[in-house]
Amino acid sequence: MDLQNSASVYQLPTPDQCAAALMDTIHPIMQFMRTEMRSQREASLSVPQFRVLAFLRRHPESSLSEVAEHLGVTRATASTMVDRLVQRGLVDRSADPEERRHVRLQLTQTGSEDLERMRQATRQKIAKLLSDLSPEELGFVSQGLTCLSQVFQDATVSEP
Amino acid sequence: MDLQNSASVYQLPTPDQCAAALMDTIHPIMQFMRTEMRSQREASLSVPQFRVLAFLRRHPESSLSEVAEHLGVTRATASTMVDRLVQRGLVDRSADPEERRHVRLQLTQTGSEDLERMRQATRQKIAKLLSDLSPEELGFVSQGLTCLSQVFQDATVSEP
DNA sequence: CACTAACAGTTAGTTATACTAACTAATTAA
DNA sequence: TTAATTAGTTAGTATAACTAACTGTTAGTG
Repeated sequence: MDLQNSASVYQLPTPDQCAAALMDTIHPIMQFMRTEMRSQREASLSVPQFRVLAFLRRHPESSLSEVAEHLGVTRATASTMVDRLVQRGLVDRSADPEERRHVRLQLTQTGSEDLERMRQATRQKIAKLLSDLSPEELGFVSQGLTCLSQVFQDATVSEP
Repeated sequence: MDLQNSASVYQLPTPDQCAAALMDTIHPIMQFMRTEMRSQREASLSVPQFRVLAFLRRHPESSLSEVAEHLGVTRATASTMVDRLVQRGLVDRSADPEERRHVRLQLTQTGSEDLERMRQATRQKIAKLLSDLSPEELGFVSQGLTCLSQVFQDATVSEP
């Protein structure tokens, strides 16, 4: 088959082997991202904080519950996290006049800028590491990630 | 090229694109693993706890500093974490008679069993998700992970 | 219409992770 | 032998996460 030609001799992996590889590989990647985000001079963010801001960038005017659901945490946790971001001036929290139970969350100017700086800095650091790979290897990474992305999309939410 | 044949029409990605994909994809995966490990009936473990046990499985008789370095945390953090695992009866901590500054850490019987149960349960849950993929897709995942593993191996440790 | 359900958000209290700083004890180097 | 380095612990702080208990707000039902 083409697959074996294009990547030298290569034994097709079982789902179990892939799972094991994933469990081993994911930690150093997380570690790297965490360290990068924490080490930014100004605007150091934790990974969860980054995720809140990134979600609000893609979904402006979100409610707290929407943030909580996306992060996979309780509303209590999201509330506290958002509170810190509001205090740091990165997020604006206001009452929704339509549904007064809801709060409307959106990035402030600062929040938007800090997020973008962080996103680019982290992406570039990772990209620099990845530039050691050959074009073919980059292709594998890209396609592998696409598959994983599909598989894990809504995997966690499913169980009640 | 073979690459384009074997995966239909596919534009080669830049390192930057791969980095962006990685940043997006890694969170749902982590989420899933965290939820799985936390939801085990008996022997619920956090991800960091799991990593400590997994390291001690591969490196018995390790010192605290070795654990700390592998996890990428300070000795203070490692000390506290190990302390909890000792209290839970999963890890045995004893003085090293050779070097009396060191402590010798190793899994207890319970720790070893709990770890193995957790490893297999989590791996199977992930494998089940991955079994939706075609053999070719599994190949991409596997090879992509291999590349990422190489790249991120010692990426974090480097900076002083 | 009133009363109850359900929903959204917050607060309090607890546990775990992680940090720095300050400390003790042990080993190595000057 | 004193000084410096190394290993580990402890104290104090911040963040993240949970459950449980609470206040409002909206929707449903008799």
